[in-house]
Amino acid sequence: MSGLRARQKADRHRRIIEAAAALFRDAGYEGAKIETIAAQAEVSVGTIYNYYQNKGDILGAIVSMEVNEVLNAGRGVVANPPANVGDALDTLLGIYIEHSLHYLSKEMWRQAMAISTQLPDSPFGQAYTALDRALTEQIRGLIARLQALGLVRRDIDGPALGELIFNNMNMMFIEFVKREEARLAELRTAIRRQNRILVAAIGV
Amino acid sequence: MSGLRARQKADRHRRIIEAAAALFRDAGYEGAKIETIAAQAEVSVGTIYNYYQNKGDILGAIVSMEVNEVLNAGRGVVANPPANVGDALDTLLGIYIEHSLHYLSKEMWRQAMAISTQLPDSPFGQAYTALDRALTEQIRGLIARLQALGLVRRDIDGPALGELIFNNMNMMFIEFVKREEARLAELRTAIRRQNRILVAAIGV
DNA sequence: CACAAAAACAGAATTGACTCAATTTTAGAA
DNA sequence: TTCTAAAATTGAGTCAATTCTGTTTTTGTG
Repeated sequence: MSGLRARQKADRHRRIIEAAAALFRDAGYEGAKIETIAAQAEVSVGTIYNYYQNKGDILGAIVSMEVNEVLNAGRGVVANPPANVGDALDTLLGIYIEHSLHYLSKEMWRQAMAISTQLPDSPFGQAYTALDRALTEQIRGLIARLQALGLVRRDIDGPALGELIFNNMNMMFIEFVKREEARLAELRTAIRRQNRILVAAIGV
Repeated sequence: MSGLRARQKADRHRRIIEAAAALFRDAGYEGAKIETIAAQAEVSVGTIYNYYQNKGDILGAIVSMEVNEVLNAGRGVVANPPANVGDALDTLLGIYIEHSLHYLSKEMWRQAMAISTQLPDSPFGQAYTALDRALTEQIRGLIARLQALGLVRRDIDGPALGELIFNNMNMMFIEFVKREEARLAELRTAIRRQNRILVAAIGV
């Protein structure tokens, strides 16, 4: 039950993702027709639907790769945070934000977010929720680390704080991708300004 | 340039919205076909598109009504807030949350949110952003009021705080409508828990 | 190697949102 | 009242995602 069939399957998966990623970039998500993706990937339309439940799930696979890279990059910061609450937060969230447009355009993000709320139970919808949770957990991990290091008060509700910080960042990021002219630097500045309130409240 | 034509126009608007609202409720947003809405409203498909740019804008009109009611209800709290920071916030956000499922189902909210990120420049996309901003401003108004009453420290960055509180609530609400089994009471409790951190930090 | 069942594929058919050219209705002037 | 331009309506047609059904390929077995 492996061998040729499995190899072909993996290969087709790869070809579909590569074709879709290229087309989403060039023509935008809406502009990329399934028929075109199929042609580019040298499979039929039906086959694409055999591999992915719908167009959104193809985008979802691409988004997942990107977010996983971001999570990876974040691990380093949590393991070895700057010795200052404000900087520690800024560094971690900075990594998230700066990595966010590497492979995905704002339009792709908008579509991905839209689909994840529209179809929360589709494979991608669930995967996206899991990614959000993983990011939240990473921020919580940082808070816990800072508490252990004696940089954040022990009596602070760490999990609630982590979620609060993530939610705020995420919402700001949503606003950011909605405005094509918004710049990454502005986004970081705005988030830093909001977090300043928290930093003042939670430091020892 | 008024009289009959204007009357018919208003009447058709009303009929379309009523038909759509009923169908969205019964069959869900996706399940409600434009053709069916048209038949129910006794207009043709083309006429619907003469009144609304797309299906999302019809939903948008309904969402706007709901959010405007919420904003109205909130005004009373801002004018006369409970004399305690935690209660004041809880009362205002409580009003938002408790009113939220009056006319709209979770599915309708999901669709509305999805459309507003997917098409931020469509009439509804812009309207939705404006509503979010109005809610943020109302929360900021409450903060300012509490500062004026001496219940919140004057050196707190009020606007940033207001946005932080709104963003967190909004993100929690998004998660809430994504999970069909989530209850309003849980949502309120979770938000209260997060806001407790802020309340402790900003009180005089 | 031959064969039957299972898995995967192909692409034509379906479906539903949205468009557009033709037709009808209204407003206002003569 | 009659006529004409502007405004609005209509519904058949277009387009692209998704589904469906028949065909082909792969696998494991005798």
